[in-house]
Amino acid sequence: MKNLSDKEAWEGVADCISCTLRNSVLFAGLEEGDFDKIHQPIDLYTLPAGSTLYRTGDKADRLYTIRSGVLKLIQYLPDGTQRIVRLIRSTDVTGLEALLGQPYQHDAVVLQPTQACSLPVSVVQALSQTNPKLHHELLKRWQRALEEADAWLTELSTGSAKQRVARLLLRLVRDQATSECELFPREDMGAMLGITTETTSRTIAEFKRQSLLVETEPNKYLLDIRNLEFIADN
Amino acid sequence: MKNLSDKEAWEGVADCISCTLRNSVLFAGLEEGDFDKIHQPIDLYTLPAGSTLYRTGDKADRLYTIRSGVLKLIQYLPDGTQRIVRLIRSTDVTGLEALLGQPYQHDAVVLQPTQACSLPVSVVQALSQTNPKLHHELLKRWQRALEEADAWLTELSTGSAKQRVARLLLRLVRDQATSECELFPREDMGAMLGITTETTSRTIAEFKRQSLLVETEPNKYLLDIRNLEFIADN
DNA sequence: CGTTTCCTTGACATAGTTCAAGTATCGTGG
DNA sequence: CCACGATACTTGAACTATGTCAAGGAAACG
Repeated sequence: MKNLSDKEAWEGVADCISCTLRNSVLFAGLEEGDFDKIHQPIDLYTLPAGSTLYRTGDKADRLYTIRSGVLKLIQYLPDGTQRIVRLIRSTDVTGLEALLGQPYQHDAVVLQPTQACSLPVSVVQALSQTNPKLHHELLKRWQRALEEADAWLTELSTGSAKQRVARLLLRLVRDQATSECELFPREDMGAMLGITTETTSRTIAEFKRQSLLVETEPNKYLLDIRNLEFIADN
Repeated sequence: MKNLSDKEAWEGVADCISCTLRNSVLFAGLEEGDFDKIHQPIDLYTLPAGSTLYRTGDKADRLYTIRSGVLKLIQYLPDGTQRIVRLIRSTDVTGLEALLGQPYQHDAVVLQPTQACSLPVSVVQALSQTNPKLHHELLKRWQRALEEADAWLTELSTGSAKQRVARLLLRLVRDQATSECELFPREDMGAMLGITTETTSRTIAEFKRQSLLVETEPNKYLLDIRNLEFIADN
């Protein structure tokens, strides 16, 4: 009974050895021989926007590496409002808490169509005990998640709405070849920035008017990085 | 050339084996024999409020476990405003990034007089390779920091000023025998909550008037947990 | 083509910021 | 031990950014 709500999304068993992302992914440090030690299949899933990879409190028996797409990690407040605490994108790993036997700490929901590999905890544990590189890679992922969390506090939850939106936009195109990006639903952007849907909408509308955002295709925008940076730091 | 700005705070070499906190601290899982493998001294420091344990960008060659006291981890925005992203308290570990060879990611500044043990990276690395319990403990610490970071986003950077202050106060007495606690400077509380010093002051003043906070000793307050919880969730 | 969902915009209310001044607190040195 | 200066806290008044509520329009979907 997997938690892939919308469709049966199973694509088959992943072939890690010939994975096109192998150099950037969690398993970067593995040797040919290591792959023989994988005794449980690593499944590959394709997930449509809106589907849920896992939920808060679920027993966590797998980690996931993201091949493509974007997920949001959501946490809920007692009153039901939700806050998005992180985005998970290509080459990221999520569900690390599984390694500690803890239940998942977030809802992981797909924002943009996603390909994800599902790694059984036992496999990762076994490999990381014999392979120091993988082990080191895991620590690095943990630290990366932590840096990301800190950055969301300082960059995305501090300052005026304009600053926050600008910083979020800049973040979306960082480490990207082009300054073009697809925007998320306003409600989600609001939940990332700690502002309302309306304020988000107004801010983005204003950015469009000022040509800081130029629509190239439906819902795809080219960013005026220079001027957005000016707003972000101001 | 250590970074302990205010005074020479060195207290001597820690005696881990007879440490009164040994069961709750990072080294909980170590066996007697393991301690023989520690070939560099573990120093014990006593730090007055206001002193700095380490700074952003410093070469990170030690982790620290906190025996008593409170530190703040600070991050700066481009415009110079600072945001406190976490508090470090008794039995917490900070500076984990040292294990990855990264420079420290924050300024760690003492809020309340602190006793800290300084663990050389090489010692922790050596021990964690041979001792799976310590290794597991490290992962748990990383995860704990991450959970803390997420909680700060959802609890302390979301909702009205009143809610945030109430949630911070409740957090300060959680896992404490009494509901009594010492408050931080208003400016710091503001930097934790993403609000101004004035708003913080006003909110706390109001809480006092409503007897949600009752001063027992100078700057020590007893909390009306029940009613603060009501405000926090509302 | 109709229905739903999402986005935008307006008008208004308000919580929070800003600036400024006054008061209390704390540590220091005379 | 008191007086002083520095620092932190409190409070007021005016301003403003953002939230709220409501409605209309656009886009997406079956």
